[in-house]
Amino acid sequence: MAYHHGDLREALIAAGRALLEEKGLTGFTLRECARRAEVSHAAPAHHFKSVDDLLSEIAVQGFTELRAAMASEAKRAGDDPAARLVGQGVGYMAFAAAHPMVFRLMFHRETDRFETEALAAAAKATREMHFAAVEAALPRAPKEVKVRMSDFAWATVHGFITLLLERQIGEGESSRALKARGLAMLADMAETVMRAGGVPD
Amino acid sequence: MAYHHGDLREALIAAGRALLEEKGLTGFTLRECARRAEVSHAAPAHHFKSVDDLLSEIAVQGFTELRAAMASEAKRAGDDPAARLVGQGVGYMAFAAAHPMVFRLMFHRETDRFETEALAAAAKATREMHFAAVEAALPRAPKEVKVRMSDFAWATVHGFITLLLERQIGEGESSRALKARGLAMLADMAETVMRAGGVPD
DNA sequence: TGTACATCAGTGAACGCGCGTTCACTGATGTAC
DNA sequence: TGTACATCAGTGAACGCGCGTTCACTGATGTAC
Repeated sequence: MAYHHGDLREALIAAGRALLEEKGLTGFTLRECARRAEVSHAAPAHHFKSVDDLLSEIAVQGFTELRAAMASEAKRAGDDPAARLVGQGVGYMAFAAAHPMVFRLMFHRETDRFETEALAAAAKATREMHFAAVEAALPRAPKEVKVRMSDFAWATVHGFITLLLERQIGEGESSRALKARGLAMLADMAETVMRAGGVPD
Repeated sequence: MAYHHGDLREALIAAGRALLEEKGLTGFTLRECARRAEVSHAAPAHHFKSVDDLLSEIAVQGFTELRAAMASEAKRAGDDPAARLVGQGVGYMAFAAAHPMVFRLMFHRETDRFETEALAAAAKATREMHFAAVEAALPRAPKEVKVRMSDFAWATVHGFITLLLERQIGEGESSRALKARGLAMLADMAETVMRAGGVPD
């Protein structure tokens, strides 16, 4: 092993994500990240100002991956706006299921411990991506309806995957069955959204 | 002040809740709870086996209050099943908004740190209360549809209030406007649920 | 009502631990000429 | 291609801190008679 690590910064982020998934935020320490990256506990100081700085970076990276997952599934869904909305939801849930603790970290913002400009921007970009998909589905609806439907769609998806990951929903069901139910729920959601655009109100 | 506290157990729970709301789970310590209850740091040992034991008790108490809030608003809503479903949602959101960190704690279960039988039972009782309200709204629907609609309704409510508390939704809106939007969303949700009972499928 | 005694719920000192952060250091790397 | 030197990214020791938990203790409370 070289004296200089090569890319310790990325290695620490990877180690931090693994630690977070195993122990949660309460068990997250800089020293354990260093241990996992096989480096002295003082080394991280050259790359991150503090523990919170590392956590913030992990969350930013998480948002980037979340957007990629949403975009990828929306693309697979083709051109139909309703199908694309469902696709975004599928990508969202897939990311959350694959990285539940990072996902949770990303939406833990009340204590401003690790809030940074970059993190706020990453969250905002994700919100805007979702809103754009709703706008595409409701081109003629007034802004207020778009906002309402956008939040409704997001709440549905976010609530479902959150409750699933916290084991409040789907007790004793196979993951196959749960996926099917997730899709059914996304379809209900999309139907409600589309209806908001069809009715003159 | 008496040498014996009177009801230190309840005082520690109250202090713990306040601490949790201020500092979050990461900042939660038994010694700080003791300090806030104006008692030596060794005193809590006579009432709780460990920090996690206290946290578990706080979560159990939270579920009890959550059910009370849901029942109270459902009662106010009268006899119409759809209105009662909306009422439950109102109570749910009101509790979450009043005690955001306790609410979050209640749904943080992945690390089994403070999972106990009492806590599992408290969560289950809440789920059953919600499911009963959906059953009342869809008396003739097959079980599968009831489950699907129950989870859909819960996900909607849970997701909306969670995103609101994490400041992902409602940026710059007044709390009055947000309450109105929460109600509108509950109405959309109830409409979708009722439709599932009306259509033969 | 009084007394003896058991039990209970506190205290305060002490323990060992892992943490974040700082520091002087040193070996590796990159650059100017 | 060599050499001198600046910069960079690590090391390991040390610091002070607050934590959970344990312990012998003691004052308050409750009970038997």
